[in-house]
Amino acid sequence: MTAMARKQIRGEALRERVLDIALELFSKQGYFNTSIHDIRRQAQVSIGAIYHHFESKEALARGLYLQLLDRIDAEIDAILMEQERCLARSRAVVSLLFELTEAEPQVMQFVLLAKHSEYLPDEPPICSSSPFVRMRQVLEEGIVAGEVRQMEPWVAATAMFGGAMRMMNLRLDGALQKPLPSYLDEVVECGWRAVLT
Amino acid sequence: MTAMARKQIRGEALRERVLDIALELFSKQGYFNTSIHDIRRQAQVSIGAIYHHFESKEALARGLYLQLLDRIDAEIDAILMEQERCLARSRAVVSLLFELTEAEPQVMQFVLLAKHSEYLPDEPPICSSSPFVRMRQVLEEGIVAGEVRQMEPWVAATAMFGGAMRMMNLRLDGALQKPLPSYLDEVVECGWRAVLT
DNA sequence: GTCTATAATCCGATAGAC
DNA sequence: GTCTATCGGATTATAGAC
Repeated sequence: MTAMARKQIRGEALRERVLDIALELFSKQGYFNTSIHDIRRQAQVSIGAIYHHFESKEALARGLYLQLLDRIDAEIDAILMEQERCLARSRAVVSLLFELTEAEPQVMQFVLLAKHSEYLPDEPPICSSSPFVRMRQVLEEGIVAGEVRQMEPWVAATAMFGGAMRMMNLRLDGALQKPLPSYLDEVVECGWRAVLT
Repeated sequence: MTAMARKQIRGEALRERVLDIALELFSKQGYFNTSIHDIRRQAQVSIGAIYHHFESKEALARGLYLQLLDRIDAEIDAILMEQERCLARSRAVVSLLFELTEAEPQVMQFVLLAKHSEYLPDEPPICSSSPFVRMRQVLEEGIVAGEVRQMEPWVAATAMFGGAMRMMNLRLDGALQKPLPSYLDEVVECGWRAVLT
């Protein structure tokens, strides 16, 4: 019990602590400006412990990236189960992204805005990841259902969600003073007008 | 004349050659994956020559960034002189961005899509740079003129240009098969519907 | 499983000749 | 102005004790 008494962290808890700190530093400083020693110092663990749980710095970043992407994907999945119509789905997705950006800016910074291809060379581009594919499908199904006018699906998807993503970008860069959800109605209305029949 | 006979490059020509190669490598591999030695090798110049023209690797990247930003700004300036109305201006800007992305993908990759804050920590975020400010002003003036409906200017600008910028992103990531200009009409129509009175 | 110490490598920048 | 050679430092990853 002395180990626990000294508040040392071990096993799975240590692994998750390292992931937490890595997310914080990667999103704040970027992958290349963050050394393994930075993570070691902030997480108060040893280099050896980190390399016991992760094969390499790149594998650590990849694990973090895929885990967070999965989480977002699960939340989008839940929305698609709940909502049937294109407008309601789109609104719920934008709302989710806006809320997440406010609640966990680091997650959005790291997952959606970072240039993963520079440090995860073998990962497919994020636009082909499941959350983005689902978002495009929302629009494609809207076209089939006649809720969205006949148009190139890529254009429909970027028209619906592109403005929202730029707003997230501006918020994370400090350009927007007010929290994103306060813009939700206007942003969704713009996106919907853009694709409406 | 022996130096020229050996096709050695000197002076201003060398400086520009270094900038060219730096753009190519930075945009293809990223800033941190590109070493000064990579640039030296590809440009066939010496380390000493590079450090004679540029104070540091960071200063080299900053010079490149500001130069390309200025160039885009000048082109947007020309559009604003030519066109008076909001729709025509917006269309011309999107057209310019699309053409530029096809003609010089590296420029757009490096200027618009890279995370400059990671290696140019003292530069202001790109959303506060002149081209982006002008693009927002186009929409603000459209609101004043009654061409665009009354709305939050940030939302209007992201609604008009956000979809186009996502399309550029998709094209640079290899997701879109057809060149961007073939989507111009649809993209501009979407943006305009989004903000139309 | 976790630790410390260190190996092996690479990078940005400088020195000094020409 | 341009070159070559090299320094000092930081980084990732490993070795081996506990």
